[in-house]
Amino acid sequence: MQKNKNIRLTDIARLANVSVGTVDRVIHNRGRVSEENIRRVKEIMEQVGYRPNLIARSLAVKKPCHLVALIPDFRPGDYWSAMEYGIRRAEEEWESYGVKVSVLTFDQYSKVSFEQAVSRLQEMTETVDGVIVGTLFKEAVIQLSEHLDAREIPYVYVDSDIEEQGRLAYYGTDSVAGGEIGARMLLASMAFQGDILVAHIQHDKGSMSTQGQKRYSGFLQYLKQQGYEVNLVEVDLWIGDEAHNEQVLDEAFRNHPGIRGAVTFNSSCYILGDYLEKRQKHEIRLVGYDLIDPNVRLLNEGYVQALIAQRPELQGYNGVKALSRLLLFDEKPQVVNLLPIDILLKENYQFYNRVSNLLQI
Amino acid sequence: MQKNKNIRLTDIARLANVSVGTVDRVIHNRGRVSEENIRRVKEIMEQVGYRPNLIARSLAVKKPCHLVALIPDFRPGDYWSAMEYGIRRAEEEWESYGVKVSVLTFDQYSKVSFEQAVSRLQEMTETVDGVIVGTLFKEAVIQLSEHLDAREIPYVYVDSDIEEQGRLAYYGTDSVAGGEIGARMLLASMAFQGDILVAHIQHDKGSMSTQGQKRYSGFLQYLKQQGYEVNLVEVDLWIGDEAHNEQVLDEAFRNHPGIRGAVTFNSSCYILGDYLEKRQKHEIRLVGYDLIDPNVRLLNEGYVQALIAQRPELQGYNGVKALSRLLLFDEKPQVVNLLPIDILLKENYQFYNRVSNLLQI
DNA sequence: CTGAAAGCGCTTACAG
DNA sequence: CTGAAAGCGCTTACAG
Repeated sequence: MQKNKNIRLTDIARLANVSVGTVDRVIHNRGRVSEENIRRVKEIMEQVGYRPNLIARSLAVKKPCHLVALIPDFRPGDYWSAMEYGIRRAEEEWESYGVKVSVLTFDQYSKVSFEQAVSRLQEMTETVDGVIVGTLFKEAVIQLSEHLDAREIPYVYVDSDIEEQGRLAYYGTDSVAGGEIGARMLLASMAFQGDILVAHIQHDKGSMSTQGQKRYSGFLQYLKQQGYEVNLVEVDLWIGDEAHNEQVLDEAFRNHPGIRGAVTFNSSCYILGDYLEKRQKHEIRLVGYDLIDPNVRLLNEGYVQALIAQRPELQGYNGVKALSRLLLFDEKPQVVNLLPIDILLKENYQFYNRVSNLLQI
Repeated sequence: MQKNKNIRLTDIARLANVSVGTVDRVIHNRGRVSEENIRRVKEIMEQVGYRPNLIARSLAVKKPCHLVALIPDFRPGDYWSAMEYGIRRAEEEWESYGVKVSVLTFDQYSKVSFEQAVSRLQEMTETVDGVIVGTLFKEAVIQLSEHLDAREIPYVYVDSDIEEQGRLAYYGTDSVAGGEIGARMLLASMAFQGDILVAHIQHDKGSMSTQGQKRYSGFLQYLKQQGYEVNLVEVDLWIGDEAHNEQVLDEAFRNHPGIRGAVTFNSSCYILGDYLEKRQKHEIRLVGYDLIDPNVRLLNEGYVQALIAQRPELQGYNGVKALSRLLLFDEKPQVVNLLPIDILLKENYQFYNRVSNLLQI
């Protein structure tokens, strides 16, 4: 009812006997104001508890805000598709503020492909005001970061953190803890009996993703901490090369009959799960990562005991939000943001999805 | 760069050869426009894919938006405190839009207290534009709902749903499923051996909360489905009356030496857990609900095996957001919104908190 | 039924 | 260093 319940910029201008322009300059430290006036305006803002109306601000500013997301290509229902979903949700919400997001994708198993995406980013004709980057290839991401630092373009990491870089923020899990929790669930379901098959699933042999490496170290750490003496049988599987995978797995299980558990450190645990199903190896306990369709099917049918899940949609959503708020309102987010590591079992997975994790209206 | 990249209301007014006033009337169905003009304006909006600028809209509207949240009183670290946290976070975000939230609390164990809070709500001098209500007392909530329906004040349910009411939306878990998952975790940790103590913790004897009742039915349903023949030992505990509780529990364990598991269907499983700790009953497996400080301590020390958690902060946050978007932008949310039911173990609880679940910047 | 004008609370040139 | 004025895209009386 009261008209001027909350004080406006105009009000404090009047109180300070200056123009709104001057107040604006003080608020944004644009300089060109006398010491005297700076002091007085600041004092009054303090006194009356002035809080700028961000709505009005953003309407007046109207600077375009073009973000680019550099993430692996995706198909419906997979991990990176959920990330994109979150990005698009945030884009919608910030559309009125002039936020626009371009998604540039690469092959998550190919460093070269990532570097090509970086080139595309650098060659964009539109100006780029902020970048969201999936940190699969550590070295290459660091190079990109340095490039962005030099141009003063803010960027956000998602998926896995790389410390000591100038990222505006990181949204994702503590990957090492993710590995520990995977180990915890696997050991519990194996009742601490038997050996473990560790499958590395990839294209470029030998180059595990940043996240995969950290999870593996967390996994080993937990085994050690529990004092669990175990034989780790490591195998390399290749996405899409079923014949190769079957051969490798057959051999592993033949040579190591003590294997009772299996794990893989990226989303593709369904490759192992499908194999177990095909060979009807019901005695092998399997734990994997991420809530993607083929994994969920295996969880539901009992070939996977537990899935350790992140919230990719929240990562993407918050990445866009953080950059938008920085660019539009000059608001800085907390830098390291560790999201929960969800434990999904047959009984509770159905309540987890991109919508429930990101309840936007 | 392009000035008129996105079309404004002004643009479509020009294209339709009418004034902005007319376009506005068409958009909001305010009437007083000729059929001919309605048709033409709509057609053009369609053609050019007009999307209103919500920022500008809300700046122009400036109608105050006063929400009231009716929730149990809370202390730092407990369940309803997280709910309030989410409410306040949303309030902050929507502050510039003129959204204000008053929180009215009541004693969660007293129906009378809830009814008193409802009276306070009805006697408020400020106009109330929307209500968020914690649905602990089903009958009383239904009465309140009818009152609000009659006054056309929109309302949102949190905590537990009551169907067939005119709620704008519900944010919370599927309480029945919550009970099933509790049963699943308890049976697994008991290795399907022994009897179960069911503790009803309350003040008003005999009046379990809506949520508690639903969880209990889900719990029983799971036992049945698993064909688990079990002795359920039911006891009534009273918050704050330690002497009474100890006596009741001592008696129950004495008379039923086969008890190997225990459960309670609200946040207060720490009452049971503290008892188990005091009596050093390490052989009893305990499963409870909600991530509140005393429960977490017991989880960490091994007296509680698992906590089934909801995301109260998200419920409160989304309640405010839904009402705000309805009142300001006339946007309706999905009605039933089932949030995930999180399984918290000693290994992953530390990544769950009001901040990580509600990553706002 | 319709339009012209003022205003929401900020920012942005521009003139001094 | 400072202020007056126009403008962001919409809504809201008001006059016809």
